[in-house]
Amino acid sequence: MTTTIRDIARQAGVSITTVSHVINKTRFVSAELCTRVEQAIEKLGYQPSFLGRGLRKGKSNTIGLILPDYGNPFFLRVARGINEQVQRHNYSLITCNTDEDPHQEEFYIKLLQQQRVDGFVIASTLPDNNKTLISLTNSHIPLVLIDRYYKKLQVDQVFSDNEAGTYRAIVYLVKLGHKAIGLLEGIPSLRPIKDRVAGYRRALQEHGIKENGKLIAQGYSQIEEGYTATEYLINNTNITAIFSTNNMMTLGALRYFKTKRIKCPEDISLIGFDDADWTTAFTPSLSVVAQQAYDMGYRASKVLFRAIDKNGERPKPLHIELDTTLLIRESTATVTKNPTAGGDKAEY
Amino acid sequence: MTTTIRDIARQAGVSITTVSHVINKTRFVSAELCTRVEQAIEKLGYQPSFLGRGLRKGKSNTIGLILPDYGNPFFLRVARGINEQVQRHNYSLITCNTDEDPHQEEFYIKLLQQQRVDGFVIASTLPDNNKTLISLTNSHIPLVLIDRYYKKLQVDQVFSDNEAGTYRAIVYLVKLGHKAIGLLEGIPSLRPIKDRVAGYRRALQEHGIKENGKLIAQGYSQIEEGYTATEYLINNTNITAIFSTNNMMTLGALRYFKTKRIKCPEDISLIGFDDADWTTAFTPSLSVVAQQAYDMGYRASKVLFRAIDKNGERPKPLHIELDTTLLIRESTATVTKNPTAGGDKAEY
DNA sequence: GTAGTTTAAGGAAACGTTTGCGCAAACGTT
DNA sequence: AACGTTTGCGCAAACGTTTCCTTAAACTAC
Repeated sequence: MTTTIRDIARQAGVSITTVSHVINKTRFVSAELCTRVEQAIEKLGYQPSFLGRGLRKGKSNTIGLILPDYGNPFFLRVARGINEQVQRHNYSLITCNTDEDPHQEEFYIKLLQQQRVDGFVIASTLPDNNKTLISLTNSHIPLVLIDRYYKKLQVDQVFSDNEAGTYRAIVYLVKLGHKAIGLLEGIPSLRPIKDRVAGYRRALQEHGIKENGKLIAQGYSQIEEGYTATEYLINNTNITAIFSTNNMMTLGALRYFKTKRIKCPEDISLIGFDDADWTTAFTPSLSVVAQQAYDMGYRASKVLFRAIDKNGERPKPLHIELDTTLLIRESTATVTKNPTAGGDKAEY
Repeated sequence: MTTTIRDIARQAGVSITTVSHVINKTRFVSAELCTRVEQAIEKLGYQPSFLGRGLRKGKSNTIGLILPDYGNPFFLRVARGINEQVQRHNYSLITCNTDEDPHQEEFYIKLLQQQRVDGFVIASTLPDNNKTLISLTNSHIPLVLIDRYYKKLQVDQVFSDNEAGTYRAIVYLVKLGHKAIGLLEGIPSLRPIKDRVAGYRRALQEHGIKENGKLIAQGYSQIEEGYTATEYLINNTNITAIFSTNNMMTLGALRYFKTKRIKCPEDISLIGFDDADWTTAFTPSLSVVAQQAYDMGYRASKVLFRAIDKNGERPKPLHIELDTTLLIRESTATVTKNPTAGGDKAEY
């Protein structure tokens, strides 16, 4: 069917050993045989099989990437960062999307194990006591966790400083005069969301603002959820600003603003998490806490290949925390008027 | 190292043949041996190697997806559609991003061939006389081309009716009273762009509007290019509407509008190609020609697996053309005033 | 000229599966 | 009781590589 190394050997009149060595430059072969082999390869259009090679060498030249939501541009940028390294190493990247479903994730982990990927990069939605995750951690195969930090796990990890990023953003809002700041909370079980909420809390606390649980509206990190959460906040509290912990929910908030003709930033200020292509095209352009998405992927894959290359050794796991930057654009302004929204009046 | 089928056989006290048959349910095995094998698998945490299996069966359980730009949400939706089928078949998907670079694409095709993928889905940026593409076409390995139609190639293809979709949009603008309609043209060598331009031309022609080449501004299908192309159109022509042939360029136009405080649709109407998450959150919400992105992927992968399953046979290639729908939202309005933009006044 | 050493290249095993073939035991038929 | 058929399972080859080991030839040194 497809041409194999044996065909090349026959065509070039050499042994398959020699062909292999020519291809991989793994030992000296005389100039003449070299050219004979190369010509044969060219003539027959031979492509070495990664299956055969992989079986023999015990590696597949493939790494597995598991993402929770590749509708989210953040993860796309991460993927780009990873891809840079992957391509440089002549590896292939298998990307899987779990839609934040733990079962999907376990399914994919198993699938990729069967594919004998040489390494994993995972933005996991699994809890830190998950059996599959732990056993993967303990297996010999290199693994880098990204975006979602697991304190307890002894694995390489790359993630953003979500707490500090959020803290800065909230402080900024406070300095603008906002006292009732709503929070769009994404999937609450996720570490980054927890940290962002923590940053929000700390900022309020340190600036003498009593926290009010009613100002925190949950949603499942999707557009629709952002919409309804915003609706809830605006109808039931007297907030003057909203901080969104998640890309997609930010879009939901904007959609709500638009539908109800709420002016941003005049009526409500808004800061989102994660930058995206459209944030500067919006009116108002969006103030956001930007993550180093590409870098997260890039550094994760660097670390991964380091682990792959030093096969066997197990240096101390790296925990890399990336800074975020607060990008002030047009969606944030000083408080101009007293809030007029109805509903529950909280005391501040 | 990792546990193999042999370990299971030993543990269960059976032959590896039996283990294999139990795993694949490929011939009858007595209940007792079945459970013994299953228990052994459970106990040792065995995962069959796709490398071994692939080598033996001559297939990798993997399909390759090559996309030109996965910063573009359109292709992401396509990928989701493909993924549905891939997962259902217990396959893995290797996704590659070429950034519209033909060399990258050839590189990836070769890489995936080495990976012995069982099928390709490609949104190609290669010309139809490209050697690699043609040889891939002629090889035995199933291939479905998407998004970009190649008349000459005898391969399964799934794509949108770009001409008709654009035609409808332009006619709609004309009916609103627009006569000077600018076009943001993406990469002009691409089939879909050509077809969209053709639809634009036909619409104008059929409605008695002389075409003016100056109203067509090219760009490389990225945001910045959309920005400068829009800038050009507005400074040098007296257009009252813009049709953008591309997602990313649409964002560029919006960014320009925003920067220069151009009101949409009052000053300029705008219709984009492809829908996206943010189109309805914008003010104004965006009128677009929407493609069936998910379906494109879904149907492409259906066709692909059909070809994979009927190994060998070569039925007549399918050319599936998907309808587009014109979504009228807020960014389009009737012409209210005479254009005031300066520069070159074209005659119509 | 002989023995030791280097050099260039080939033989064959191994990686982890699947599967055609074969075999012994159990069964059915007369 | 003899014979053919079915049933349940194992042996071993094969898939396409890489790599250890071997070998034959060509040197080198005396």
